[in-house]
Amino acid sequence: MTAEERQKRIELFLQKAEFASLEELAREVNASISTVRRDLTALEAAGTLKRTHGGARLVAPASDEFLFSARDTQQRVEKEAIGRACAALIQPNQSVIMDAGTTVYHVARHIEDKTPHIVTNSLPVANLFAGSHRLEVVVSGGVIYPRLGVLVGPLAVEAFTKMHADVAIMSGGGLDLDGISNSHGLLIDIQRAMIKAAQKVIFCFDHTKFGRKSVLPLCSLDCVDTIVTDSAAPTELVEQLRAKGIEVVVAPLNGSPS
Amino acid sequence: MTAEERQKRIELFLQKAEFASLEELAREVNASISTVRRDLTALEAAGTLKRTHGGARLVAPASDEFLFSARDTQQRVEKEAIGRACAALIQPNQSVIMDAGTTVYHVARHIEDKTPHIVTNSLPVANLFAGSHRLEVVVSGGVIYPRLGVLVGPLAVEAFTKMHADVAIMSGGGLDLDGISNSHGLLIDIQRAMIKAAQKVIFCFDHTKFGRKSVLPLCSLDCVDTIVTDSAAPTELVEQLRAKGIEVVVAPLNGSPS
DNA sequence: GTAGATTGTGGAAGATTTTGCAAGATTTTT
DNA sequence: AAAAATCTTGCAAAATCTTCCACAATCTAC
Repeated sequence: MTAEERQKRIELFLQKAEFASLEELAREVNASISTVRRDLTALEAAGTLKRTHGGARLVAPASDEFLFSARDTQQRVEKEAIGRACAALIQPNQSVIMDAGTTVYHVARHIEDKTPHIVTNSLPVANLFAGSHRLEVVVSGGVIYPRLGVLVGPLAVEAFTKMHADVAIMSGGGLDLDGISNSHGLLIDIQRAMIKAAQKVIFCFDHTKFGRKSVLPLCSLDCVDTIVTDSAAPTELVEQLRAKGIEVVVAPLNGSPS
Repeated sequence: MTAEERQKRIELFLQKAEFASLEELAREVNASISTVRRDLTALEAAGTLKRTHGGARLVAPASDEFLFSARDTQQRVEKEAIGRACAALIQPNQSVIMDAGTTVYHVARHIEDKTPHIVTNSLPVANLFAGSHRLEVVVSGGVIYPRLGVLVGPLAVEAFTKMHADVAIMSGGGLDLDGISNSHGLLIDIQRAMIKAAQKVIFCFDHTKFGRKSVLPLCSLDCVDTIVTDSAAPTELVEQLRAKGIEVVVAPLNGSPS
């Protein structure tokens, strides 16, 4: 085995494992610890990975597995179901605004076949489509809000203010009869601009958001056309929402896994 | 079997295998190790493949700077060195515009310690900083250009037109005495806006870009304040650039890893 | 057709690179 | 602060590369 081949295999292995000890790597590529050590030094100089005491870890995590999306296990099954159900609401060739947030991210994963026009201020969503030729994805400008990967600030607000879309797919921190609320002041301005820019507004909420009030009010229920949630949502509140003329879609949990 | 036929088979075999040892290849084409060695030397000169100790590997598809992949192998060590040297040119608290392109991406990886303000239209660069609390990263808006992860179009141009920054870190497809050229019309508008927006313009070029002309002219050398390259750059051209008053930084290959 | 020149092939000797190991230095843990 | 683990450095063995040479095949000229 050539040195380069070995280093390629180390890279590959690390991409799956995120972190690996010297011993593991040595076993994986069938070479001595010393050789692996040298390979790691070379790869670090090349910038592929970062050495640590006892092993090495990848420097750039696979970009489509963004911070929250990968580690977020909270209600993942539910959010996945919501994602599928919400994506099914989109008509072909509609232009879609996509909010930031984990639930909306799951919608994005199912939407690729449906529509060619997407506008978003979420880096994870943008990354998801970065490799695709089939869609046109517009990213609003803005300042990166750390950890969430959302673009915020005047540039983002302005981008959505000047825009029009058929549908906006949104998420929020809480939902009750008074309306929808969210926790980040920076996000609220942008979300309001999104809602104004879109003809139809769809909100995605997993059942834990029902009956909750987050820090800041975002909008009243009049702004909302459709709400997508999972089957654990309280029926009472669902009925009350329907009585207000809002279409509520309850996603079944047994969709085929992607 | 003729020499040509043999080399064709070596190519074919490598296309399937990615890597191959001398011994494997000798067996595959039914010739001695010596002969395969000679064939590999010839094929390397022709640019088809790259020799390594103990074998050979396929050379990556030609479109180097414009097919973005964080793990690209082309001149990775050189680019990493350039990245370190270029990052060293940034003063604390300067605002920096960062272009798209693999070379600039390597700069980004070393710039974090400087705590500057960063503006970019490159999704990979944005991702790199998305988890960091220490810097403020502004992303220009725009349409995602697939595979590259660059934001292009009027939204991007506009964002940079309205902006000002201390430094712009740029890259391009080719560099000679006539100026700098690049291969993508969509990028050029944005790059020009970047150059206009910045007080100081730094271009990063690995040595393969020297003396080359890409499809479209981007700007003359008057626009450029500093060029950062690796130690394999042709000295003659480097001297000519210096004679024109451009600061040329040659990055040493053995910088201390971060 | 044959002698001589040219090119391609296989192999061997010496130079270079890579590999694996061990001793001493450094870092992390207890 | 001692102990364990890990890292760096230097070195010898192995593998690989380069260079050179002899031989075979092909080509050229007469």
